[in-house]
Amino acid sequence: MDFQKAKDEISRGLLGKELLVIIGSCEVDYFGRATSKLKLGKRLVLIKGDGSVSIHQNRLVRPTNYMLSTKIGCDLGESCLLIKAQRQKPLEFLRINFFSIDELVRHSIELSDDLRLSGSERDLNEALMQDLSIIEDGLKPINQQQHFRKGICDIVAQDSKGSFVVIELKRRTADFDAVTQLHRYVQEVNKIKGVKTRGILLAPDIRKRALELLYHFGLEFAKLDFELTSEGKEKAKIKGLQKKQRKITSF
Amino acid sequence: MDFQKAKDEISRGLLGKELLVIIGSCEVDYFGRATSKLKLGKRLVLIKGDGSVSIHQNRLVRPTNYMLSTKIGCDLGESCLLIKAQRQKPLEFLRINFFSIDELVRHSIELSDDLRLSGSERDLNEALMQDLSIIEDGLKPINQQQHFRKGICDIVAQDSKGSFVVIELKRRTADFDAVTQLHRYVQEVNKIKGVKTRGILLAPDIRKRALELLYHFGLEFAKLDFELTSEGKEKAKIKGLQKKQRKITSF
DNA sequence: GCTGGGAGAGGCTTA
DNA sequence: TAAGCCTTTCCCAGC
Repeated sequence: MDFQKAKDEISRGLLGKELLVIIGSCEVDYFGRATSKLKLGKRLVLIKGDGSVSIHQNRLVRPTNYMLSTKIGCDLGESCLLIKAQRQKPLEFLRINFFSIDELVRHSIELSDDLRLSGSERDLNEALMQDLSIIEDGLKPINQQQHFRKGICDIVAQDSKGSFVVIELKRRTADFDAVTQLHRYVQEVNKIKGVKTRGILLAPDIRKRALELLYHFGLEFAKLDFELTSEGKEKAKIKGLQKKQRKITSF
Repeated sequence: MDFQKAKDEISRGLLGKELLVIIGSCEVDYFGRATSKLKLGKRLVLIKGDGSVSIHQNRLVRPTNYMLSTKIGCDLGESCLLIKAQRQKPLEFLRINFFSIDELVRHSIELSDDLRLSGSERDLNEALMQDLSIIEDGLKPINQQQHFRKGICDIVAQDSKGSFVVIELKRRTADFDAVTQLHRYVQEVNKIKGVKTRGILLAPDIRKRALELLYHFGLEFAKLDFELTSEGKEKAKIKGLQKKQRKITSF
């Protein structure tokens, strides 16, 4: 495709915040949080109405290069078409040098957010809050203020003996991170309430190392099994509960 | 565009592992690790040679929906074109229902990886290894075996007094995670060497809370300033060093 | 295959 | 704005 025509099309697309798709042979240079250079090759460049740019190869979901909310410019070079993108915070530069353009599609699509009905952590959280007894008999929520909501599910409850219980919910296999997070919340509640607090990590699974750390911290793990329904709702159901003695490890 | 023609084009593209771009009005259903439904709307669908599918709206770099390495099928429905993708592990389903197709581009692009020359952590690591004295006088690397390489830079060194020093390098502002990670490595080395070990966190910055935890663990923080060169090389340079007394906090 | 961990993480919500 | 944290994180390198 003729570069002049391409430039006009791209400029029009940028102006109208249209979706732009460019396929062709290009070189790419990025400088900013890191630096990278892509040698001449065929790629797809996607420019969106919000000024985000991404460069795709013919594999993987993630783009090889990208930039968000940029100022984009398009210029004619010597036998090439130059697309420049820049961002201020952090300071970044992206330069795409097209030596041939095979396809150029410009399409007007609303900028509005794609409404996404999704059965996610929120439903799971709500399902749990409705009945904490699936975790443990006599467990009652006493606090779900914003202040305590620091995770997918950060519930402060009270067990049948009156002890405070912090519950951290993870949708996925719990890792080191999840454990330290829960530990932190327990410490927080400890401090605020002034009494020893229990902590329960609720997840489909937990990694070995994470479990060790959990025991070391004197926390508890409960295996959570939840089902997704296609209607965008979630049902939470506890499959089993593991409660072991605290082990002092060398950690 | 005619659905029958679209189906043929898409089928051909899938067969040839070509890059496919489809723009049109569609509904999207996803069921798997979560569930989501996108109502009828104009979107761009990107299908790559490795079987990855992503659905883009006209904003943000990340796709609203996606699926990796899928089995993809394309069928004619009643006044619609259906694209189905499925994955086994984890079990996931993606269904895209096109009610109109505005653009369809099919393009042959090599599946090979895009070679990316990049100034990254590796150079930074190497720069550091060449001269640890920029961190502290008399610091000498004693171990960089794979066994110890658990972070961007996980160097075990020895200071001028003979003490072991674990150095953890972060390119970005260090957070809670970085601190607990370093702590873990220090504990590891402690265990292996049987002696008290120092730990230095090297990063451009550190969050307040993370710094507190670092002090609590008796670790040290050193502010790192590094420069990127456009040639894909990195120069590492220590701007300043903060070393404070260990503070016992209530953490 | 699972696991640990980085990433130019992106993106969202709340203080 | 900065900080904290989730994500269908993705993706890669080790084991």
